[in-house]
Amino acid sequence: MLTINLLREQSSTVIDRLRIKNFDATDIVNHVLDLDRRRRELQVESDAVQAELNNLSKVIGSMMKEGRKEDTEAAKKGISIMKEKQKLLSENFDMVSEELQKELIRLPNLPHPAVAPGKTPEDNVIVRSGGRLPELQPDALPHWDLIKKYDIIDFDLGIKITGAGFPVYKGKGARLQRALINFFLDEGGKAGYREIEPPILVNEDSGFGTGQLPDKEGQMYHVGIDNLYMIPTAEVPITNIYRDVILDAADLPVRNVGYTPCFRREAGSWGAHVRGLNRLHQFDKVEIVQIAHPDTSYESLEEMVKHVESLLVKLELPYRIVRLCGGDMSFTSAMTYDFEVYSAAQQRWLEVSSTSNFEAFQANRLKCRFREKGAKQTTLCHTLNGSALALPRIVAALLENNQTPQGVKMPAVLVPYTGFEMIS
RNA sequence: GGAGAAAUGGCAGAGUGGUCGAUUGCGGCGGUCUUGAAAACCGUUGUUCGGGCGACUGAACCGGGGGUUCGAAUCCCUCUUUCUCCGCCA
Repeated sequence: MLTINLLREQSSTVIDRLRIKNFDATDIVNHVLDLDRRRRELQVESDAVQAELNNLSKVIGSMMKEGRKEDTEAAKKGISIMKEKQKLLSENFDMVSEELQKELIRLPNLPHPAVAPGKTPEDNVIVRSGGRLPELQPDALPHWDLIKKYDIIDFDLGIKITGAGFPVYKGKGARLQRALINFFLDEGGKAGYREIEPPILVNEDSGFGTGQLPDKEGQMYHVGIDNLYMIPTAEVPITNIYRDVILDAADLPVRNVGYTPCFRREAGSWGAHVRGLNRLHQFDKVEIVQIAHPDTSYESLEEMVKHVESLLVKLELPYRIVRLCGGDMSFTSAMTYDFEVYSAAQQRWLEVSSTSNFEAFQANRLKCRFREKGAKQTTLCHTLNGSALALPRIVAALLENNQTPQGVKMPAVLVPYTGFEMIS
């Protein structure tokens, strides 16, 4: 959520910048400013009455000590009208505060000035690409046929056990999953990230902190009996480690990496292009999260982009990095790089990572702050995260791009992890 | 799941209705002393929202929410969490 200060001081900038995201903020901003004024008026009034009440209570206290019973009773009577007034004021204050909060969280994060305007993925900017596009045999198979041929991932079994979108990985398929997870975690560790194994169910506060709640409720599986949500990404529990935390500036940036399964209901998003591993309800992902100083958060973003890119290079996959245009960016992001790998048999680019700087947007919800050495004041941190990486589409690309008449060849870097060179 | 105990500032730990935002110790920060350091001594040390150009000043916060009262860290209700004992269990 944007800070109220930003709106007070630069409301026109906010409106202008949100146009890049194709969001007309005029009405909300005006409403927020109006509510903010009313809220402050009410606070001044309510605080004054409360101060008087506090004072009178003290007076009554000392009168009782002196044994002036009649004066005490008289004072008590006078106080009740004031209490009514105070009750009304503070109720109004609470109402206005709540409405202000509700309006404030409707505003998306401002895109960074470097973000291009645009409406669709067509308008995204390709930053760079790498790797070589493979030349496949004419009879090359898409991954959904390959997994059947080698019997390594079983969708029907998943349907039997759970439902569509919950595949069962078998034999070398399961082994490949474990290999990728370990490889990604190890690489994260080498890059200075602390490994985290977080809970995969989170409470409402956590869902709010990273921005899934209240709006994207329908995208998460909800365990109603305990009011917990299954995480759609490790970003949620790992970033929430820093909810209500004040860090030392010297400790920034904080780097964490974690593997979790991820659960997404994907309500209404089924259709073309979601065959096989392209879209699932449950999938595995390794996520990197940084909490950064505002002055250096874009250096952190660059560092994360380089890290994700290095993974794709090591896996020998053809990839491209795109910077999302305003219209394609998420509600919470200030700048996002998507990573796509080329899936040769499908002849499509598949998104395998989304790496973003949220600046202070999440931190404001999380109340994640830092303090400069010796300073009294606290400042909101910047939060960032990125997939490093999401497994299913990596697996799809590995299978399709590396297929040979003898089987699917594993990239060299994975062999120590898989224990085999070929799926055949 | 059953029975009991508890939750206080960075940590430890007082405080059972009235100048308590909270004694004290440790830690942190600043200073005196010292060639330097340690020790000792002195001072300082939470968060949030407001008002004021400023000096300064108001309100809220003792796990969360509600209640009683002129007044609540302190009493009542409720939720959550932790600990001990019993049961169950990977």
